[in-house]
Amino acid sequence: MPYTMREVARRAGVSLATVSRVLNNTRYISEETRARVLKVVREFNYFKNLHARRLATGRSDLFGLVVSEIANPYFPEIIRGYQATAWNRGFDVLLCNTEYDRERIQAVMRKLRESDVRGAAIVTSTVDRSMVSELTDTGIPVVLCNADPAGRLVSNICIDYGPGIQSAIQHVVELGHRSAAVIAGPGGNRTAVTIKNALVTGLTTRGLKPVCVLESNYRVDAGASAVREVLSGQQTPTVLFCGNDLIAMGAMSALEESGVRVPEDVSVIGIDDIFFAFLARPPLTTIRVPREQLGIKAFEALERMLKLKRKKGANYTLETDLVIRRSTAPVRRHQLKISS
Amino acid sequence: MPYTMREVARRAGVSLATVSRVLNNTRYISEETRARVLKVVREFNYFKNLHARRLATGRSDLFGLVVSEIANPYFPEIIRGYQATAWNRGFDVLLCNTEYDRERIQAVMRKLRESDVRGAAIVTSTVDRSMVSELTDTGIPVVLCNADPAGRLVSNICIDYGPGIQSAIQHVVELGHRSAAVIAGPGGNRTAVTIKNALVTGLTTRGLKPVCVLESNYRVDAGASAVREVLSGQQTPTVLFCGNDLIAMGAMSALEESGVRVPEDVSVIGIDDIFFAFLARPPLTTIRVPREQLGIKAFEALERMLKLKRKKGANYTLETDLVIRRSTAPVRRHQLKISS
DNA sequence: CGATTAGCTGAAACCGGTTCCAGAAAGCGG
DNA sequence: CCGCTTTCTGGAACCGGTTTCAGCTAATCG
Repeated sequence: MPYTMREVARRAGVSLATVSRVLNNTRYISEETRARVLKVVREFNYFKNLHARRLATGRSDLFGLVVSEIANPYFPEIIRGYQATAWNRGFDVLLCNTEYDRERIQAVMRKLRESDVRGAAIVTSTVDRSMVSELTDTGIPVVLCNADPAGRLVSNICIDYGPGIQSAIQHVVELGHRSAAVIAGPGGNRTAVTIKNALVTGLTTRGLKPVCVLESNYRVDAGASAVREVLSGQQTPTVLFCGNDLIAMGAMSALEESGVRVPEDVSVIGIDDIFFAFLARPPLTTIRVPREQLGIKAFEALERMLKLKRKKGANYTLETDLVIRRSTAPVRRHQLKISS
Repeated sequence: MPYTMREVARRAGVSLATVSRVLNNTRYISEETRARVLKVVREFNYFKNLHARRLATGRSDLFGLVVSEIANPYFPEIIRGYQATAWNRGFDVLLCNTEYDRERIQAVMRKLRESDVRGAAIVTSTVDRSMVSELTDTGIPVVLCNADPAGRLVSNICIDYGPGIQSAIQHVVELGHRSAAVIAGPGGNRTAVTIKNALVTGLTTRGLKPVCVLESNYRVDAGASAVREVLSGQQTPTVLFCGNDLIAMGAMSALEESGVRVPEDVSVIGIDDIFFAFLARPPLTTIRVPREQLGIKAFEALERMLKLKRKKGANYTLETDLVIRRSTAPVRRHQLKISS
């Protein structure tokens, strides 16, 4: 039972409206009244009720952020970038996770609408265009990732994997590799498919047509089991491109357990450059995605749409680059023999 | 400009109150009316405004969760446990991060009050008892970690590091280690101090009095620099106890870079069992803290306090245990010689 | 058959703020 | 000294729901 504005007003001997004006720094308040009100506010340790405020103003100072799973190390930097930018501008963030579940996505969209968010950034590919119409239909601007094209009320932040992938391929070519394999992310995932295609065509045009292309989910254990499949194939590749760092780390574990050394026998390259990539053994060579930047840009994209009369969305691009660590090395001289 | 309840009512030819009752499943609504209202609701794709609802009911269906930093891998599982439990009960969670900043903590406390949360779990040691009085003074129940004793409106979840530490010491004794060092967390942190003391006294009573006890922040790089200090000491230990897994992983990197092999030359033990512990090279032996459980328990503790008339808090305990992986091994035979 | 009760619905007060509008007091130019 | 503007304050409507209270109809009971 906190104090209400009414009580503050009564105690300070002024009207409700005056208190509101003092607290919001609206013009036309005498220094004396202001002081008297503020004194009572401090005395009561009074704060405005956010819900009442939101209802009264009709604006919610809330922005939504949708990720698939908090425990996934891809997201923390995005969240931080987004949240920090929002706080700086005086806004709050409503964080939602889909848990990769369809029903849950529905629930999240509803939650965002109910909460009357001003806009929402959806940085997981588990949500596609069709699912956000519930938001845009109500006039809530949305920003997605890797989901061209932009349109009314929907902006798009495109991560351009091209530069990173080109550098990576260049890198392994220079190391003398002639035989590659790809363990991509799940086939149902927009971003994963984009990456896979970029990887395969990139490798092919450089004469490194992959000896095998696998799909996997984004979990570590999946990376491991995919590796076993790769190793059981006809040709064992000398370099392994993985759809993300988690797969790569799982792959490295599995390789090591099979007696294959990284990078002496097989080089491994990941994507994302998650926090733990540099702590992996060996430290992982990976294609860096500027995720904190992504969070910041996502928020700014929403702000921009809100300012525009026509609410027209835009396309933004984020460049990737290659971070060379120690999971890649010159190709080994002799054919790998697996001990089993 | 979403539809309001008023418009739904008008369209369905019923009163405002009736719509509310249909949507809340209150008694005394004829099937026919209910159907008519629901039809309009679907047609309009209508949802209640959460802020209005919260204001009207005076209850906020919101619970706060305060962590220090989202990017810290200690927290994800806690968040997930807490959030999942809250969702299951029909509640929302407001996630706040302190960023280790004093002013920011103030701001967070204020935010929690303004948002009228029903309760708040504070799972970072950067916030101490005195800072939560702002919440408890307003009648908001709070649960803390490792901050005895409980009291009115404040419960406490105590992580009992004892069992885990005992097992860990037992483990290294069995491996033949006779010389240990400790790299603890920051001296200003309740939990870090608790752990350090438990570690030092535990080791001492087993005749393994640490040759050196360092403090460090919880970051990876700090673990690395602490290691250099350990190595430069008179006696180099054969086993290294670290205040958390991040320190341990930083330490392992630094050790390897100095040409010291883990676990052949030095064994390393962490605390927490974060997600990446098993992916470290070598996989990290660590004292597991049941963090998802912690999140769940924290929420339940709040629920319990809210039910009680006297709002009396309680103490809860969470046990730890040892997870043996490959960063610990029998003590080496010969004195380690550092190549530098 | 009249009175009571159960089932259903609407009017209106209320939650805690914001903001429009009007009015009072003070300052100023003519 | 009058009228106009500027500065300051209060009253009241409003945001979008929930909930109390009362009223009306049809069913049940004595």
